[in-house]
Amino acid sequence: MMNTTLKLLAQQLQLSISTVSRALKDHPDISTATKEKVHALANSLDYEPNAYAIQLRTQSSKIFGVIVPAIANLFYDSFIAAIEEESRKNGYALMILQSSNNTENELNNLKIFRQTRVSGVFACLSAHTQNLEVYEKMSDRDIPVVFFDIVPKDNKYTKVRMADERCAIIAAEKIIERGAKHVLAIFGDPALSISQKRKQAFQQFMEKYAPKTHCTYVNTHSSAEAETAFDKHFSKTQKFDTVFAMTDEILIGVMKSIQAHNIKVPKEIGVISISNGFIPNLYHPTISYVETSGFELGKLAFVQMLANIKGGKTLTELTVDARFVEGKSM
Amino acid sequence: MMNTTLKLLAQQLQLSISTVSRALKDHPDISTATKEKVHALANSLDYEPNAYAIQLRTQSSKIFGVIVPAIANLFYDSFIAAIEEESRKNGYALMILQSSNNTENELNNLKIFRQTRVSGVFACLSAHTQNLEVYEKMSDRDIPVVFFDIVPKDNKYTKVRMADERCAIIAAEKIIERGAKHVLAIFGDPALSISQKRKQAFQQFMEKYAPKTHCTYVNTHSSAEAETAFDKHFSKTQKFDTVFAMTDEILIGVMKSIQAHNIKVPKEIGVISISNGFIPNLYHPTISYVETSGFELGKLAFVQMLANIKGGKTLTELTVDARFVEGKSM
DNA sequence: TTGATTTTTGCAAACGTTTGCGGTAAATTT
DNA sequence: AAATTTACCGCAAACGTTTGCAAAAATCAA
Repeated sequence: MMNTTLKLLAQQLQLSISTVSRALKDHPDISTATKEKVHALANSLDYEPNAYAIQLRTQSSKIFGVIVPAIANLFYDSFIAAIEEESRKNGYALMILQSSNNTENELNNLKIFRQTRVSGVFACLSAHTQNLEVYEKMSDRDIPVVFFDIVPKDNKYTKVRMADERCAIIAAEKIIERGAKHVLAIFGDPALSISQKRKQAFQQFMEKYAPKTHCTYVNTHSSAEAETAFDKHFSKTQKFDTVFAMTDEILIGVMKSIQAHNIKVPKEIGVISISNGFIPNLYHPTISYVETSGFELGKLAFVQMLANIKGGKTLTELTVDARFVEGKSM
Repeated sequence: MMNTTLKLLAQQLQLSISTVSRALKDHPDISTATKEKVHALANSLDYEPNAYAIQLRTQSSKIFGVIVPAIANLFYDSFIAAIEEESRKNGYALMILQSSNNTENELNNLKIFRQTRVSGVFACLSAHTQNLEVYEKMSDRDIPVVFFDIVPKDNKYTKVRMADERCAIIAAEKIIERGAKHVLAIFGDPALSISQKRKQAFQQFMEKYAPKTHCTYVNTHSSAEAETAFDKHFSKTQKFDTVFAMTDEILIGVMKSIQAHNIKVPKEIGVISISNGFIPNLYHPTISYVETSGFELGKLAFVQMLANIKGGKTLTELTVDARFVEGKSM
């Protein structure tokens, strides 16, 4: 079935294409009478403007690109949910591509975005992406990029991220409040800046405010690794009274080991993690955690994007603060 | 900065636009020499075809639309991951919109898809969507629709879904194998056809092949409800030796209660669920489950979509089979 | 009535591609 | 040497919009 176009409407109404076009968007030049006629026919014929023709003519697409390492991730899910909501409100649609933490995919995705002439892109760097040339290329084409979560170090980019250090510090505070004596703190991939930041902040804080507390630091790359790490350290003579998990992944490993050994939480061991909240609430007792809300991050990223689009460049790094959510595990 | 276009390349090379266009796509009419020249310049100038112009000219967009109730859902995540992978391989991109189980959003999303002139849409109906007119509108515009997971009853649509009855039956088989005497079977929202199907299949199978086994059937609407339901039924004099959870949500509630009462799995109670596998593996011991792979469903949906695009209409309902994944909970 | 405004409409170019068709020059055949 | 084929290449229209500018129609002032 043919699509209704301006031309078709114009023919049926014995009007010019331009008049129809203007009538449809309430241009003051057009008389009320014709406007009504045009709208009526457009409705009855189910006219829908061809987005591609519009973009070709106006050079702007009303689509945002989003690059995430993985869609199947609770944190990014909530981030996406947030920008999706905002986008809809503002008449934009979203094109979501995943990099699978692979730099090559990341490049391909960016290419698609350029070809689609997206109005902007929200990008979370792949874990080991170093070369940011591609992103320069986007800026060259006047496509604003807002980095989120995993962001480049360079200050010339617009970025929003969680207050990583604050997260770790809040966790440390709570651990100190609890009067912990022996802490096992498990962090993620040591190559990632997020691991480094959190670990450094945590360690510094503990050393400064609770020098007597004995802390053991471990880095792991996966849930399974975290499980065995916890196993190993816990079974030694040296028992821990508190464990800190830097991510959901780590928490999952830790909890498996805890369940396996039927260790009582919080009596025998206190547990605290950094999370968006889904995983900690899967357990009984529920795990206390420092909340990092992908949702809020998304909202923040969106206002940055809009600012970028409207008022030229805004080169700032914004962080969304963290807060402690009390569970029953401490 | 100006975008490189065919025109620009043509000018610089003193060639016609058509020649450049053909050279770029290896048309046999063009000599190797010119092809090389064109490619060289195109590369150095970072030429990227304008997708909108192409779509306007060719009337095909190389974008698929996807409607899911929620992105933040493990099942849909894996579904999306699958079609994303296939799409990439086939030169398509994905536009993902969520309905939040709200019919109005669903309509809006469809509208965006029509405006974007997507090549096809993958749609999962909102829980209570009854009116399928909008989808007819898509077909009118020759945009194929492949329904997945939650699909319309009418047979004139193309649909792929899990073998819901089979899932339930496989679970029942395993429960019988275990020699269960008292089973608590918890299902989801009784208004949803998926709950009805699974429950009916389960019940019939149990009554036929293990009439002596005593089964208690419960419907719940949330994780919390499942938790209290399990609590209530378990604390009665009548103890259960096996519990069946129809969804991840239900399993989560059940497991919280199990942990709270420190019930030993599988010694005191056997646990089995239907899931895509993430949640069951969060626990120790890992939970046995009947796998419903969103990933496989995605793959299947994609071949259906391609078939639809290439060879006209294929009005079939395909189901992906389920399989049992052995955990340590039975 | 006539000229000057104001209101309403239409013309035509442009956005960047693709593609059928026609054209020229070189290569091949007779 | 003429006729035919082959290898390359360009012209121009079309896709559906938007928009500056000109033109026509209606209204007004004198």
